[in-house]
Amino acid sequence: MTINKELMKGSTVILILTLLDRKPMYGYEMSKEMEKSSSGVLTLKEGTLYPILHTLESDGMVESYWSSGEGERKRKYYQITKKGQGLLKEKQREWISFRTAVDQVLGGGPA
Amino acid sequence: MTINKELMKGSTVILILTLLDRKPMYGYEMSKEMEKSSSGVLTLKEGTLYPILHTLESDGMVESYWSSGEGERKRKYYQITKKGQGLLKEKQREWISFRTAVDQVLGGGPA
DNA sequence: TGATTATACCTAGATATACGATGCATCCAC
DNA sequence: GTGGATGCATCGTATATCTAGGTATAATCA
Repeated sequence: MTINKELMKGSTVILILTLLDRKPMYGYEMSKEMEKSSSGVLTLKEGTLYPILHTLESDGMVESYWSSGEGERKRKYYQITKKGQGLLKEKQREWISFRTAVDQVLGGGPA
Repeated sequence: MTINKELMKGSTVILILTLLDRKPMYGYEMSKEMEKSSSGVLTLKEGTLYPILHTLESDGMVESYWSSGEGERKRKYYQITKKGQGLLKEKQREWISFRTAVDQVLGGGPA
């Protein structure tokens, strides 16, 4: 089951920051992890992911470095910064507020 | 408090249909009611609302009629159709699924 | 009476965002 | 050595929403 993509808008950033708040990850990994973490409901396409990562990096929300493990294939890891954690907290509050409001309207019942 | 507008995308249709599922309403009324129903968190701008209503109408999800009360100002009322109620049910399921998935990712904790 | 405000409808253009398509390179299994 | 999975990335397109504006009527108040 895949969600109407429009619903995803506005929530991708918080989802990405949440993944990175657990541990540094590389893009491809994040894409797979998102699907796993959400039981296959949410997908994070690469065409969506990379532009957002680059924006977050230029805004100082995440930092990146290339992996240097010997014999390993090169991977670009992203990790969240202090500033990014602040943004995450803010977005978490926003999500709760939004979710609550929608549920409130949906559950309002006949007037 | 106003929500990041991007979060709204994808959920406006379900919110509009929900309001109309309670009773027929006119545009301006819906705009005000949305704010009230969500405790001021969600706003439904007219520039957003009317195009959506027109689309829903041409898709047979809602029907409209002009009010004819004597001495009353003219208002265009919208009411939900059977087909619209079907769409609403579908979108409700979708919302639950989406909300659950996001909460699941956010609440995942450190890996 | 005249001016201001709230109500009530609507459209056009700008903007934002996600996705599909695509490209390139590396690594592993057969 | 070929194919498929991995891994990074960009570009064009589609679509939803907002800002800003336009029109008109009713109510309120000086």
